[in-house]
Amino acid sequence: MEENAVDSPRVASAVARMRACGERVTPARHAVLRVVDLADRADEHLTAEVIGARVFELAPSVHRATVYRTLTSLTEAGFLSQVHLGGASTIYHLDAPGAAAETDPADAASGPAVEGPPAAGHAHVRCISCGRVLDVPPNAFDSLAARLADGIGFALDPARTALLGTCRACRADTAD
Amino acid sequence: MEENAVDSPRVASAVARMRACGERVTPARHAVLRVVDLADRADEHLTAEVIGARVFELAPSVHRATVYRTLTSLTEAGFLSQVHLGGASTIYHLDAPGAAAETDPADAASGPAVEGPPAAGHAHVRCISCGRVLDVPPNAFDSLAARLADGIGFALDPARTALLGTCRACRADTAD
DNA sequence: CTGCCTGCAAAGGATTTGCACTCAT
DNA sequence: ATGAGTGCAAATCCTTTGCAGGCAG
Repeated sequence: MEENAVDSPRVASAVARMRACGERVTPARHAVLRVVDLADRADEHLTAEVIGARVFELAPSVHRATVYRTLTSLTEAGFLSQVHLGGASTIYHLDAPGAAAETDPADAASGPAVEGPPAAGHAHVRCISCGRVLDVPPNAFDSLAARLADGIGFALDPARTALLGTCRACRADTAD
Repeated sequence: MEENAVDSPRVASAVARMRACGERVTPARHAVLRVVDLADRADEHLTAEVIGARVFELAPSVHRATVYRTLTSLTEAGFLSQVHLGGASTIYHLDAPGAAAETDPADAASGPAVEGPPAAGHAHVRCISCGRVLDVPPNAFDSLAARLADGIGFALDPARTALLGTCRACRADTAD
């Protein structure tokens, strides 16, 4: 009864890892994974609310509340990651294998958590004007991260929050 | 009837500028300015909600709704600036003279709105672990800003949003 | 005096939660 | 079988808004 047939490799991988972790793979969770994966592929950045709406389209039997709970638990379990957009919204990404739980500092004993490269996950900036979210290669933050680490011992996590600014198009508009 | 006696220079300056702009200086607005200024001086970073609470302590006759409205209007008028913390909260700072309205692009006909230097306002980072908000000199973002401007034509505004990460103390804890 | 700002209270919308039930394992 | 995950609906949170009155200018 698994309609995995249409799953992208990413979703399939996430499902497999979930099972391996003892996380249950339910229709609701599956639907959430698919919606988020689809958005990722389309370079869309979806909020919990929108994910809820799409999941509802895809599987009307899945309740909104469940979507919220799923987003929370899958994020905590390391299968999704959330990015805070300046303002109020939070968007979700499907996490690639390899970089899992940073959420649970307790079991971090294997890898370089701070000095090492940010591994997976790109950063984002959002245009104040048009609201569009743009992807930024993580290494763009390297010098800033280094500076913060050096200066105040702060380990920056660039992938977690989007900075604000004005995109090229809107800049042209405003400049007039 | 002005109890300005205890006003810090910053508050006094803001009040003066407000009057000069034709903005009314009411007890409510005055209280908000004082609360925010006090927090600034104490390196505290207050959300609208907390500001509301403090204003209420200071002047119980001022209604919460008024605080929200005041924060909004004074921000738009350029006397306060808001910084989005990753998550959901927004904190407020008392703006120094010199840098005003970027919020209303419509009537921007007098000053350089986009190309100009970010002027006042430092940036922030917030610790995921302890929630503390740390100040960061704006120039720390310079190379990132340059990179974004150069690469995708994006005009970064580092002062508007706080990035997340882990502070030195919490890093020590986690590292164990 | 005029109109901006305020107080009040009620609306608003997104997210969360208690509970009993269902289904994945 | 067993409990994690779910559906439902109500509660909750912060914030916003309509309106009439008050005060700053």
